[in-house]
Amino acid sequence: MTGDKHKAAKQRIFEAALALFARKGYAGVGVREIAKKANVNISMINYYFGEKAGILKAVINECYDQYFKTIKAVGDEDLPIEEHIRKMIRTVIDFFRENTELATVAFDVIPLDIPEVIDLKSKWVIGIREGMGNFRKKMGVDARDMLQESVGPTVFVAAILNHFQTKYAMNQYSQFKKYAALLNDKFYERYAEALADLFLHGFMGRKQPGYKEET
Amino acid sequence: MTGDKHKAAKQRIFEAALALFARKGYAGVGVREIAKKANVNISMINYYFGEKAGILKAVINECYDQYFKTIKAVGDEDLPIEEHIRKMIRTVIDFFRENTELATVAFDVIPLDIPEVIDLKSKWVIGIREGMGNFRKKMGVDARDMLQESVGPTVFVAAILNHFQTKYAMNQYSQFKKYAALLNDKFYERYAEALADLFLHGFMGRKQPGYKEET
Amino acid sequence: MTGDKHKAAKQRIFEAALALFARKGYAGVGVREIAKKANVNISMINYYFGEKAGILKAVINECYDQYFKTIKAVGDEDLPIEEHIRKMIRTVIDFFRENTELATVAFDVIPLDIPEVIDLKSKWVIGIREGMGNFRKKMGVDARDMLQESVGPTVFVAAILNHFQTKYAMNQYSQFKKYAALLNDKFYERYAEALADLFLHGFMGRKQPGYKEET
Amino acid sequence: MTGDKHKAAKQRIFEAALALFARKGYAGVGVREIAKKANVNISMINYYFGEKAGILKAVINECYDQYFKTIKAVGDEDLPIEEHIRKMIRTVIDFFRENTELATVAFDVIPLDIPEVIDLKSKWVIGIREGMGNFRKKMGVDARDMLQESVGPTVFVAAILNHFQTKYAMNQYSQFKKYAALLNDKFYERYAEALADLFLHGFMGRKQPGYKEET
DNA sequence: CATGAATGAGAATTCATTCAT
DNA sequence: AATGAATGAATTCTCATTCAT
Repeated sequence: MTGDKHKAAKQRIFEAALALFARKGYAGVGVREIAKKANVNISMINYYFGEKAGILKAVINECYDQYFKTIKAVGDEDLPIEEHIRKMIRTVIDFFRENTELATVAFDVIPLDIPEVIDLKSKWVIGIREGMGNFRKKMGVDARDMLQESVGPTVFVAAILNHFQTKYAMNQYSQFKKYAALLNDKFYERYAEALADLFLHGFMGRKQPGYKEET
Repeated sequence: MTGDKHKAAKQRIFEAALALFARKGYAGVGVREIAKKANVNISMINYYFGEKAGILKAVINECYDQYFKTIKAVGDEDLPIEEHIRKMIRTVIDFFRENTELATVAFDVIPLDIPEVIDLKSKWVIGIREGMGNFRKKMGVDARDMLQESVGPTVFVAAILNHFQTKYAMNQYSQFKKYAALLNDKFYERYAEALADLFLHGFMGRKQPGYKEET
Repeated sequence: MTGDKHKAAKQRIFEAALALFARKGYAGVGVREIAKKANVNISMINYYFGEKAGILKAVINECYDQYFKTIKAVGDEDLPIEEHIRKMIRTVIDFFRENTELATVAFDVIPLDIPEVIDLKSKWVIGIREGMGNFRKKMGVDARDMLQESVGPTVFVAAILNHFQTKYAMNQYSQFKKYAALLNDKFYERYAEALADLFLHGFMGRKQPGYKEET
Repeated sequence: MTGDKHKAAKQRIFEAALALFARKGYAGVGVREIAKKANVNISMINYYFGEKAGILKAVINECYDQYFKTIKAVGDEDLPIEEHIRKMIRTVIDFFRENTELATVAFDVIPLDIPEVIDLKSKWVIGIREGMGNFRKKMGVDARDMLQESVGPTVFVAAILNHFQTKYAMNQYSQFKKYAALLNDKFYERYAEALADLFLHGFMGRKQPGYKEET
């Protein structure tokens, strides 16, 4: 039985790189740093991933697969629209919560001009349109219409992504860690509810945000 | 009188770097590349900005000053809440529209771990809390409460930022430029209105997004 | 019976390396490239040849054995001098024709400073003096006398080597392949004759070079 | 007055690289080795030549310019054919003698498959056809006809190149240096004469090779 | 203000080889 | 006989920065 120490080198590289990319950005991380953190010889990176960008490709692909699989499953369900939106918001929150690094790296990198991953972008664009395909249709949003798109599901996805980026950044700094530590299951139940309320009924129609952390 | 061609070297460096940072990320750009684009000798960068990070600091400070000045001015106005929110959304949209590169670079870089820039972060955090200070108060949002914050003004700011990142990325690729080209004054009037509607009254209470570009 | 597909791994390595060395030079080829072309695992190279230079040694030795065996057999024959020279030229041409890669690699590498192969050089030098020993004697050429040597058999060997290097290079480039394709049996009959004429009776005394390829 | 020590760094790099390429072949030499021999910082190589292959390009171009300029000047002269050939042979010998390293490197590298210098090859091919254009015409040699070409001027050029390669290699090994040391002006006068005799009138018609070194 | 040479550390990648299986 | 993981040195090239002019 291979213990933690013997976790396949490839996997250790992947995880080390993921954490570093999330914290410093793809270009801000060197292969030596990754190798050191993963506790492997530098050459192993090229051995397993061909090139540095190979790790990034793996990250993007992994995120893509997880994200769209998750989204599509929910998007294809047959629910009353309000319930459907609530469930989608909960799902997206859960996804980002469980895959914070994967998602921040992938989402941050997509708009950048990194030649080695240029071809993965089209995969995303297509995925975005298809992944929430039925869901958007039900909401009456045409992804090709920038106006509809910009006030559609994109809004809550952007908000959620922003929340987790902030949270992740807070965790890097000791002075803020305490705040991030409060973000437990309970918090996310209420967050999902509050965000859904906001998205569905607007700021004027929302319930009072009466959540207080239990200390 | 110095024409466009003779724009001060410092300014040319700043603008070249800004464009490159926006496209490739801070760490993905080298000083040589900046110098080449700015059409100056490499040494000029250190002469004017001390070090590469000096340009980034200038970018962040410039964005900070512009953004919070703008936000604060609107945030301090005395308007009925709904009107106030509408105006804030319009203002943020205008700001991002006029300062897309400045804003994307600054906002993208803030959560990253870039030691040279670490001290500017507290400035931001404080600015965020103060800049929309009165405005948040009026909305009943306590920035220290992550839940309230996460379903407060942050939501539309994140959405707007996301919109302009997408737009900027589209402009990099010829196949998408045509879509970005449709985003004119008229579009942004309607976008501001639609986003405010969404934020104020929610998806269930919004007007139908019947906008079509005039071709 | 092992078919072409199952040709022994060692042989496949040898042939792959030979082709690559001929095209890119010894130092310009890596073991991975050889292993890939030979369709074997990299480790097999060290298994069979000990080190990369082991392949080169094998190449040189093989060429040496073939070349000097061939040359010596002809050199030792007892023929009238003119006929003897003609036969030698035909033989050298045939040898280079049948062993173009082997010969170009070995001949190209001999003057280079490659430590691993240094001891094979003396073998060559001795071979050169002995291989055409009787032949040179009959021609009145003392190999230790650089002048006699430089206007002796060396001349036609150099010319022939040059011809096949050129031909080999032509075959690498599609635009020239058509020329190389004309070099058939008939051509080489005439080439041997013309070169022998030139060497024996000189440019002023040669027959008119009226050869035209039969298309 | 800039002394030998201050010879421009670029020139020192060029010369160091040239000597090393001649001895070990292009691919067999590393940039560190060049930098060390040239007594410059490694980065200077890229600063001045862009990439390692940049030095090789410079070498090839320099050889090309020198060689074809020299050849063309002689080839265009109007002399009786025999005298013309003799002069050409003397010229080629002089050229190789004065530019042994430049020429061996360039001539050795041309047939190899080195992508970075692929475009310089066509320059050579054209140069070869034009450089001796008139000269070949006078000799009745059509460079496109491989037979004529292979028994034309190519023969003595190959022989001369071979002579200087051998000489250069001898100079690398102390045991042979003494032979190379005998190759003085006098030797080359006789060599040119003997080679011209051979090329013009053939081995059967040559004068007796009565040269003996004066010790 | 401006240049271009120079530096040394660091970038990513490839090298030939070894080893355990 | 064969595999593929692993190693560490060496590869070429780029980095941001400095300095003398």
